[in-house]
Amino acid sequence: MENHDKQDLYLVCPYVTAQKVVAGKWAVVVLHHLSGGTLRFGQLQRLMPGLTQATLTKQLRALESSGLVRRQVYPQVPPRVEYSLTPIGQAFRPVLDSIAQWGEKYIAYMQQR
Amino acid sequence: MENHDKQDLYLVCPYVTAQKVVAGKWAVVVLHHLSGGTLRFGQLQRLMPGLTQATLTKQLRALESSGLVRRQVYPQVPPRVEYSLTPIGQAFRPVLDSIAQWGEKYIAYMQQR
DNA sequence: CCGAATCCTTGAAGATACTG
DNA sequence: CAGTATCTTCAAGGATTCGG
Repeated sequence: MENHDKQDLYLVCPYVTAQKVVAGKWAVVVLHHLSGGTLRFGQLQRLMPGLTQATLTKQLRALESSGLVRRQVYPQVPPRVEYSLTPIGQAFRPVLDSIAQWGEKYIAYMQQR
Repeated sequence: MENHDKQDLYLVCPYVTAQKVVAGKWAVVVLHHLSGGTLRFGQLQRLMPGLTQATLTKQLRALESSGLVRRQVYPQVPPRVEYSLTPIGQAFRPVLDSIAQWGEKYIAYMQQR
């Protein structure tokens, strides 16, 4: 997910770019929760039962390296790590909102069949 | 991608729902192109060099079974197959728009570093 | 022209166990 | 508390070939 030559459309087509960033299965859910404000690792985990620590860590690292999430470590015992959205991560909120709206519509539409 | 029990959040959390529908690597790009109007298979393919026939077919079938895309076959020789957005597929346009806007922002942001 | 049918490779996702 | 470190699995993505 790091190496991009001229052949792929990363950093050319915005849809491809977004696809890559949000590719992770839990990416949008994480971004949604973080759009409500800074959260600790454990808080995020409790908000999303269904993924393991390892999976959540990987997803957060991916979002961090994409530049959407900031990871702040407080050198304490016990450890304390806080996650929050960067400015470009905050800019993703309109996408989250429209996804939520469409998702509701889609759920309703699917249930009435 | 068909079987959903109560344990996953499909048809519960709109973000998870959207994630599943748009999971395919080319899903949003296809939806984007179709949002401009009906297109034949070959036209779609020409718009997206970089994926093979087989891959495009699979992606289109996935979107069709999700209910976002309609597939219309004209029994001719040579064959003619047209793809278009269903109503719920049309409803996805706001998401596409916000994705495009954010994607542009992200690309600009990444290039200036 | 628009696929279907195979086979293959890759890597994301998760389960599990251990640690500063 | 917030991770690492492995191992396994499973299906998406793609290459290739064939067909109506």
